[in-house]
Amino acid sequence: MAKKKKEEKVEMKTGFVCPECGCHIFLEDPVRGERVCARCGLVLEEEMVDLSQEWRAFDEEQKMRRARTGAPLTATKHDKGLTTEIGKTGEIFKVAPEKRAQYQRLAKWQKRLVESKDRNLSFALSELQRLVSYLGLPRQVHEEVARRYEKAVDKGLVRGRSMESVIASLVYAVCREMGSPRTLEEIEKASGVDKREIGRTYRYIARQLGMKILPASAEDYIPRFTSMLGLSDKVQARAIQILKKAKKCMVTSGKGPKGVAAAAVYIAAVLEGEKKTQREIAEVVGVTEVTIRNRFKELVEKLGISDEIERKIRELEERR
DNA sequence: AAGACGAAAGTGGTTGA
DNA sequence: TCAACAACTTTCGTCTT
Repeated sequence: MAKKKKEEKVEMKTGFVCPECGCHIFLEDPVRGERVCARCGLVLEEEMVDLSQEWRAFDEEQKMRRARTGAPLTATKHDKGLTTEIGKTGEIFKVAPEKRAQYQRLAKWQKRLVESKDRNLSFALSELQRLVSYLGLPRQVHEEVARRYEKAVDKGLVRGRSMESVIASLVYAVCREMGSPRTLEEIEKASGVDKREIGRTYRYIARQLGMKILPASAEDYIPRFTSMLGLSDKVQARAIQILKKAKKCMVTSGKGPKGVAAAAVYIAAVLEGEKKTQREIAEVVGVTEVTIRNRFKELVEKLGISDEIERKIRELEERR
């Protein structure tokens, strides 16, 4: 019984001072909606609104089910997840008869305004949805692409270009900015848009939207390439370490980042005793073996690790 | 036979006049 | 608009294991 009392009346220290007795400790009674001085019983506030939930939940699932607030606003739905419509059937009879004509005009106009832009947008966003799930992209990327696509539409940049290519190039751009770039080939495969088209659109859109167009860095490709090849974290760390050194020696400038990344992975795999063939790496990275060889040679030369490499290769052959 | 190597010719894109 | 150019690809022959 005493326990129940305590649950009902919560002792609160507030900034208030009781005008009757000078005490500053109050009891809150959520059932009656009162705030009461703990010493003299003066009622300080009546008819307080209880802002807490009136329901209880015992686990996460219940909490989700009982919460009545909706999904957060999102740019990935063409109307940000909210749909407002004038003139749903039935509504019209709540309007005074003399205003009905005006009401219907309003409904018609809203429909036209919203639909012309949004029809385009909702098509584009479902294409984006497809790409995102195909490529397994994080939510952040999804949101950001959606935001920028809307910007592009507002600026009239989509006119004369297919929205698939615009979406694809925005995905390309945002992935790169977020530090986990996809190759043009991957996006080509996922979207069905020619990679040259994606590249061209990318450059155009980037310039028009004032996005900075810094070249993709080889390091950012490493984690994905190593995991696609089933290589360990050690190889990944080693490859990144190699690239950091390489950057200082200016070996990488002007070269395609994919080729440099591929060579670094190759070297790292050899040094960590998890050697892959050049062909295997070329396959997943999307460059030829020749390019890997060229970058490989340059890296080994400039970093002065040819001895180390040769020793390791001989070691690996002996083990067989 | 498989993998690494490299020479030679071809391709697509950038740059500068 | 055109030619020069660098990076990259394709193709192919050679060498090693």
